[in-house]
Amino acid sequence: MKAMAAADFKANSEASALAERLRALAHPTRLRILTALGASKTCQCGEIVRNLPLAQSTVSEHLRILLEAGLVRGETAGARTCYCLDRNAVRKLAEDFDRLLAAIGRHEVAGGKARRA
Amino acid sequence: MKAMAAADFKANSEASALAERLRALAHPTRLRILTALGASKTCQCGEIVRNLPLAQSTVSEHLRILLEAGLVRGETAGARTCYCLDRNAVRKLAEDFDRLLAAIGRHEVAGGKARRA
DNA sequence: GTTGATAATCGTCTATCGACGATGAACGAT
DNA sequence: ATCGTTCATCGTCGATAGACGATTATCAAC
Repeated sequence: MKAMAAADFKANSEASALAERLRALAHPTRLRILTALGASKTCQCGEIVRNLPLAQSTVSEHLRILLEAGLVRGETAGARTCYCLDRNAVRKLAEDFDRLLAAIGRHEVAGGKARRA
Repeated sequence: MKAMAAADFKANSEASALAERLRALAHPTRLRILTALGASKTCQCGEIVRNLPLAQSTVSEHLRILLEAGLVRGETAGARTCYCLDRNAVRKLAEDFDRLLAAIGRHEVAGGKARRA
């Protein structure tokens, strides 16, 4: 698992990869969409649109961003598209994020593992 | 701990608060700065600047964003400012993030707790 | 084949981001 | 009192984000 924190400081690619996925999450609307997708069978895009004070095109755009971030999968069946959460991707993001925060805060928790890994 | 996911779908303020802090993290440079701050006694701004291919003003701006997000604290002593990680804030962010992801993915892990809380 | 519904895409507009150089403020050293 | 250092702030610039309406494509229903 990498080496030292000093090395992490130099490693740009790793930080970029994580930052990119975080950026997909860092928007209230997208957080709400993810929550909605995780909560129900609400795979329909229109259903999401109906629950948000946003235009259809705007929601579609947010869904595209979540798609490109790999957090959501979409199956287009005819005119309608069914979106669903990629739970593996969400879990992987959670793990990577935890690992980063553990690396950042590892001086407090003492050991080399920290939190949950 | 709130109520149902359907309620979360409606709750904008909560999503906004988390999204705001995530946005502070969602930049490769800021991730690197945080890593550097967590790794060493590198509280000096100039030290960070010297390790990044960016102008001093740019780094200062990133530090300001991290400050406003509450992830970093800065003590100005004379001409130089000593930045250090707010480890409590980092941990709190990690917890909130975990809680969100648990809420999103709770259908897979069965129960109502999930992950680690 | 029309019509209606759904959703992606396009073009546009504004606001914000990210980077920079220049400047200014605060301090230590001489 | 004057430098040199350190850092924040300001103004500028180009690029991107986010929202919207309009348009287009695909399909079901009729």
